[in-house]
Amino acid sequence: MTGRRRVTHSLEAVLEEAIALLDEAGEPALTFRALAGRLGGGVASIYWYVASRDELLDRATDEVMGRLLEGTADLGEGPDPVADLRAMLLALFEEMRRRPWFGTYMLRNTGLQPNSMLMFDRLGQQTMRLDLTPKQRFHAVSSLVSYVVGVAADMAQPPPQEFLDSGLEPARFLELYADRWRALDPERYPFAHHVADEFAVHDDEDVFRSGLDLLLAGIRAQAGGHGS
Amino acid sequence: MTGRRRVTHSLEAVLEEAIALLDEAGEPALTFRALAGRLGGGVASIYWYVASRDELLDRATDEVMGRLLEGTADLGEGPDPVADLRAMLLALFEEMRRRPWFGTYMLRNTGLQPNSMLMFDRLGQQTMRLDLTPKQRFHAVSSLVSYVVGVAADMAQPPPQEFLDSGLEPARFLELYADRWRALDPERYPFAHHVADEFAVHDDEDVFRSGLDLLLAGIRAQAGGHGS
DNA sequence: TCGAAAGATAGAACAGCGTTCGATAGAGTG
DNA sequence: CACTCTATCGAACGCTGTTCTATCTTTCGA
Repeated sequence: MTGRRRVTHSLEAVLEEAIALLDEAGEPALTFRALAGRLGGGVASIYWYVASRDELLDRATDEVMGRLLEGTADLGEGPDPVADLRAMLLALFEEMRRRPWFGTYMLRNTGLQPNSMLMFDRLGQQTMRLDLTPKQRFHAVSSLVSYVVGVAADMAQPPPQEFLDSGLEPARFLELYADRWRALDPERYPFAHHVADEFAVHDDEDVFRSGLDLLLAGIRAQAGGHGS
Repeated sequence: MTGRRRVTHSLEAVLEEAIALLDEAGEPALTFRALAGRLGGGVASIYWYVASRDELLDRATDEVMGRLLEGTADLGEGPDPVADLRAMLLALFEEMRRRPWFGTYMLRNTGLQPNSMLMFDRLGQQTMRLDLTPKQRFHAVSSLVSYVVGVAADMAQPPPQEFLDSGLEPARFLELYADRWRALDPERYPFAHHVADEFAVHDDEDVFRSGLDLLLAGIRAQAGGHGS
């Protein structure tokens, strides 16, 4: 009848709380002490389930990737493999937007991430429905993944401190950033001036989709342009 | 005539030594204490030149980017803007291969990196020679940069510990990695099996070039396919 | 030539981090 | 009851970025 002096954990609970921590305050916020505090236990207990912080991050990202795979399990049976590829990668983008920390650690193929490997494979399976050589397929998927990761890294950048301080809404802050481009020397930075207006109103998803469609168009052309 | 009790530094010397440290042992090796040791002085002295570790990394990357810009200053005047774009991005890739730490911190547009902005602009200037809308140009450059960054993030991954321990040469280790793909369940990972042979002999630069050419082909098509 | 101010260096300490060690509580089993 | 195995946790270690404060060195005007 004496109240529990000790807390009991589980790998699931640890990952759950780790993901929550990452979602709330980003990757640097995931510390063993913060996590232990949330779990109501001691720091060293976490090491029973996980060998290091790196492994914790690996397992957390793979957990998220697993959920994403479940949520998009229906994709991959459409008539147009390129359209399926597009849908999968857009889902990946959406998740990265929801969880900026996810993108950065996604590609760490440490062997401890079976679900990341599975996502890679599912993308590849779509290219197997296209008239390409194995080499072309490998290059295509690698390029798509690299592109996604690059966008992810971009979006994972925390907003600068001045933004957090200003309390401005994102759109307004973007405008302010564009002004900074317009203030640059036009001789040295002609392109910055040329696209400042565009930059001021751009939408991340638009930009992502446009690059993605460039890649997919190239892949489709390689495959002989079958399909729409 | 009394020997100097104090060491004198300079921002140049600090960055020089920081870059050397990064080159030799990667990003985690850049600590204030290691840097101070190399400079033969105290830790706190570095803070006279740099406000934080982040700023140090920013300045180091920007320094490298500056040298890269100098080294490729001749690019941008060729007859084919797409070919110039390609050459610039290949130079960027080469630098990332030489300095894995460079890629990861390249895109941090913190405002403290004028040379990164200049590189961005020089890429954009090439698109201004193409028949595109400003929006298309902005998207094109953004996509290209994202792609480069994604590849960079991939290559910045340190080789796993087992590789360092094994003492195997890279090619042999790649083969060993491919074997691991081949050991996966063929039902679940058909693509991994399909491209395992390709993966075993792949060259990073090949893969990079192939994705890059997909993007550039798409951009050229948007511009109406002028040029070769 | 002096002295004050400015520029630059550095020792020591602080808080926080990942990680390890050793002790120990609790559950299951004979 | 005692023994064993799993799981938990307090305390410490070494490392990190960062700050505080003292002090040396140079500059420059009076």
